[in-house]
Amino acid sequence: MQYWLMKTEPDECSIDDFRLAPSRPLQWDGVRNYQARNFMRSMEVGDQVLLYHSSCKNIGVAGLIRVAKSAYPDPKQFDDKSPYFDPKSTKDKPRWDAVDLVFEQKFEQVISLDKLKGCEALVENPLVKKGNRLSVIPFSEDEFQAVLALTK
DNA sequence: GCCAACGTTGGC
DNA sequence: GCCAACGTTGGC
Repeated sequence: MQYWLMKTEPDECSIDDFRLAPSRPLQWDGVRNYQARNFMRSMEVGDQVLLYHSSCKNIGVAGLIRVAKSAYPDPKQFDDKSPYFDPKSTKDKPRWDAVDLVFEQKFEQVISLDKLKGCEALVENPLVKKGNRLSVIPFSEDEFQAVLALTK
């Protein structure tokens, strides 16, 4: 079992999109950063994922989702109508991967970035470091549990 | 809307 | 391989 945090702009995909389709996994595509992609490739079914809302009114961790399907080639890289189209990607050698994620839990309140920054267990985590742009971040179990504890 | 920080691209 | 230019991320 591994733990992760994934960022999303809630206008694009929010915890409510997952909550409103409780048993239907959603495809997480469009990741176009190699480090984030490599983390996605190491995800396993059942891994727990903290869902972080960025660039919005209420920034922070909004809920919990779970890996329902491990990495497979992101279909959008082949779709020349998609903003995520990558002309350099081929079916033989796809560059980018997607995973499927499914709803687990929506927190009663978003765990604010201020709270996360104040959390001792997270001081070394890239999430709270200035200038961090990584959209898929591995969490240790301790870090994960520390975030869950902030919901109480 | 601003802008610092970062990753990627491409010329050399 | 270097590095300037550029585009994007993301908090404020």
